[in-house]
Amino acid sequence: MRLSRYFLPVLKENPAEAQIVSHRLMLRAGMIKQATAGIYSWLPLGFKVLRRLEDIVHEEQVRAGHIPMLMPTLQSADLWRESGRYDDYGEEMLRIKDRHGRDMLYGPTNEELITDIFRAHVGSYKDLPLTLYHIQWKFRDEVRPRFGVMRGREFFMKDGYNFDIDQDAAIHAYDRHMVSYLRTYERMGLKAIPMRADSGPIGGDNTHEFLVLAETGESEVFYDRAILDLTLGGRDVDYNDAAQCAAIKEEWTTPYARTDETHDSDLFNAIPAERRMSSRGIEVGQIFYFGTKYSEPMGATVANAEGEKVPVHMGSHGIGVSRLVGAIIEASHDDKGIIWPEAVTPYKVGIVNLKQGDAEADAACEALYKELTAKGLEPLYDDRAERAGAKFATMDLIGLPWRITVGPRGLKNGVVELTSRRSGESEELVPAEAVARLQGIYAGI
RNA sequence: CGGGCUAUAGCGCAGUUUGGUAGCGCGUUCGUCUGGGGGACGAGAGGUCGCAGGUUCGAAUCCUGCUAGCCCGACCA
Repeated sequence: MRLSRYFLPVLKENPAEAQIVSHRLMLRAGMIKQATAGIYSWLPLGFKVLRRLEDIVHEEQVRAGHIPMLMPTLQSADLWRESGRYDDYGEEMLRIKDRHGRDMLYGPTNEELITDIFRAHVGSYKDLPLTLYHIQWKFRDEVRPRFGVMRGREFFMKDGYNFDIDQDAAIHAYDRHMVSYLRTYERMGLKAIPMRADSGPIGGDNTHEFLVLAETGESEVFYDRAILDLTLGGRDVDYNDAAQCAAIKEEWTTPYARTDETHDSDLFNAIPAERRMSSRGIEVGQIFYFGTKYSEPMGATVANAEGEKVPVHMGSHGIGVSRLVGAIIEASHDDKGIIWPEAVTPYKVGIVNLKQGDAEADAACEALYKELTAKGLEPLYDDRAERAGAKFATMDLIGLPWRITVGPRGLKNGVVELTSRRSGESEELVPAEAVARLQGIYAGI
């Protein structure tokens, strides 16, 4: 993309409405624009990141054997009356009437809808296990939306639902989600810690929240430092192997890690003092096993091997995709702007032409642009007639992890500069080497 | 929902106390110079002063009502 042809309304000054760093940076980098309290338009750059995260979530869900679908945003109140949650959910549910006066709602979650789909079409244990998920906009009418997309009213979320014949099978599904979520966050360049959680209004006993450590997090968290050293790395996971999934869950849930809701100071103080950590965290996902809480009242049953109808065991699992955009920025920025991890960056590399209009600089940039594009290293080429400082400032703000700087000075020696946004370190390379270097960097991502 | 605050050009703000028909910085447009970290000079464009009503010869400014947004708290993927 050529910046002169793009839509990137960056702001030089901090908007008054934004208090926390990710909100400020998303506004300044031209990623979002507030439509009304807690509701945002996603401008091209922000949309690109959002889509990128969505893609990663999809890939990891499919890898775990889960099946994508799409349910609507608007739902009929009838199903929610069946589950009993129409009254329980309270003011956070946005309730609407259609022209016939029928009660509708903008879905804050989809347990009822998915259960309705399940009971209509699945009748036998032979159809299990089944895990369906979708990534869709949700709405919760927060009393006080804030922090930009981190706590908006409208948000984009992956929610998945597993259906299993018994508790053991459902726990396997729970563990599978645990592992797939760990992989998902790791791919995004995030350290997200599973913490024992409170089940809240959704209900159920077995639940973990995934938290990204950040000063601006809404929850206070306590954990054993040992958990920070855990990594899935390139581990080959067989999601059908219940024992392997359980072992990984065990590995990640053995070190103490809890939010203030479930914190137990006796257990915490049993950890060696030097490993006792407390900080703040942003919740970016949660997994639940809730048994037959919905299947029983809503009659979602299957015939077991003996021919008896039994309610299915279910769980639900969510990843806050739009919130993750903010969380990643909270965890990865400096005073100049955002620093995108390679896996989620909107463009893989920025090209800065230091002297737009200079025949050699222009030609070198054009050649690089074509070459990078051909190699799938999607570049953002700043071809505006701006001065160097302005171009650097824009690149730093929007946070592309790599920058190639092209100017007459370097071109005299046939070189361009490849700079890491994170470390600030630069290297002078001939253009072909710079491209090769980037290919290497992005090869495994 | 309790408490506090704000609303003036695309963004950040001054002007409101003491009423006289709106200003600064950034951005933006044009031109010239410049060209390795938000450059300089010159010339422009851009505002129903959140909305409605009232007081007044006259309202951004005073009064009443409303709306929207922000902050703290409670709450929360």
